Amino acid sequence: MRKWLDPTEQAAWTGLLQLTSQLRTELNRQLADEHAISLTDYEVLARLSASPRSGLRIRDLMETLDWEQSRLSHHLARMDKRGLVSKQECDEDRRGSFFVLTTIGRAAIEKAAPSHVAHVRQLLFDHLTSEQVEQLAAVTGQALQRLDERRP
Amino acid sequence: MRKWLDPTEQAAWTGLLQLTSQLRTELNRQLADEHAISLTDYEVLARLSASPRSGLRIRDLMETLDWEQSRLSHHLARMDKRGLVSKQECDEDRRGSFFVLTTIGRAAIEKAAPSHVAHVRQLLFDHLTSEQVEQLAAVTGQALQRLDERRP
DNA sequence: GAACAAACAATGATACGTCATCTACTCGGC
DNA sequence: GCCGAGTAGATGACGTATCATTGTTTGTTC
Repeated sequence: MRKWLDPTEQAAWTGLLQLTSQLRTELNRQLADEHAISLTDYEVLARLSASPRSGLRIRDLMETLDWEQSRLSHHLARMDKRGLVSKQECDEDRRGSFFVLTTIGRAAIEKAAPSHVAHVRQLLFDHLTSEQVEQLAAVTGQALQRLDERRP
Repeated sequence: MRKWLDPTEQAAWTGLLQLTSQLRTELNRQLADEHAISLTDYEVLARLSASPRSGLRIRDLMETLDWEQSRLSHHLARMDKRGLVSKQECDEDRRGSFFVLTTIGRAAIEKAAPSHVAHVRQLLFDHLTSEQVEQLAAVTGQALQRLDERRP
């Protein structure tokens, strides 16, 4: 068992962390400046808008976003306060809560999406070959699958 | 110009974000449970311990960590309060502050490092071929370089 | 050497994330 | 029907991240 990471592993590790961090920071700023929402707001709004009734239960959002329940609960409360989403009673299960896009929330995601995607391209994909994109998808997918297998 | 990401790009994008997020979460928990420090604490302590005098200026830490100045200032203040680092006057520049590892801080990083590295291996590198590690290093390195070139 | 712009860092306000805990509801067995 | 175990979500406390602003000190220009 080697003690520390070899240079390539080290480069991969810090590269992974730094790249993601820089991309998140940059995209956050862009969304905040141009659309007054955060990257996490965007992610929530995107899932809601892609869902059949423009709304989802916290439980379902938790899975697709892979967030902690508490984080989601707090975040949705803040988004509700800002008028982006609206909390509804959940018919099938009275414990549940069902969050739907408001008109404002829908307008926000529809306005933000094109420029957001453009930024993602401009910051990342425009600099990579399609082979590299495939490698990235394969490596991250495989690693995530292994991580999932560890879960009880 | 395509409007949204194609499936491979989408997989690469969400893979990148989710993988990093899950790794950070898991490593955070392990460090908190086993060594009562966070991943960000670890990163700071690691830079300090690798530096010549076991200490660095905020300015220098900012560059190697790629953090905002304010974040670093707040974080170092909290670490100081916990006794992990100690703030010193900076001789060369009276505006500056120079943070050094305390005995406690040094003990913490030395105790944490081996198990932390083991966890990084166990969570990520053990599941990848050396070719995949090289791809990851190459892709992230290239993307980061392009991002740097955009900066004023 | 005085004036002023730029660099270094600290601070307060606010938003965010996590943990532990709490309440309300559902479901399965009896 | 009732009870206990488990599930859904909310909440308070605390640590963390970002922004805007401020206080110093440095360096440059005249």
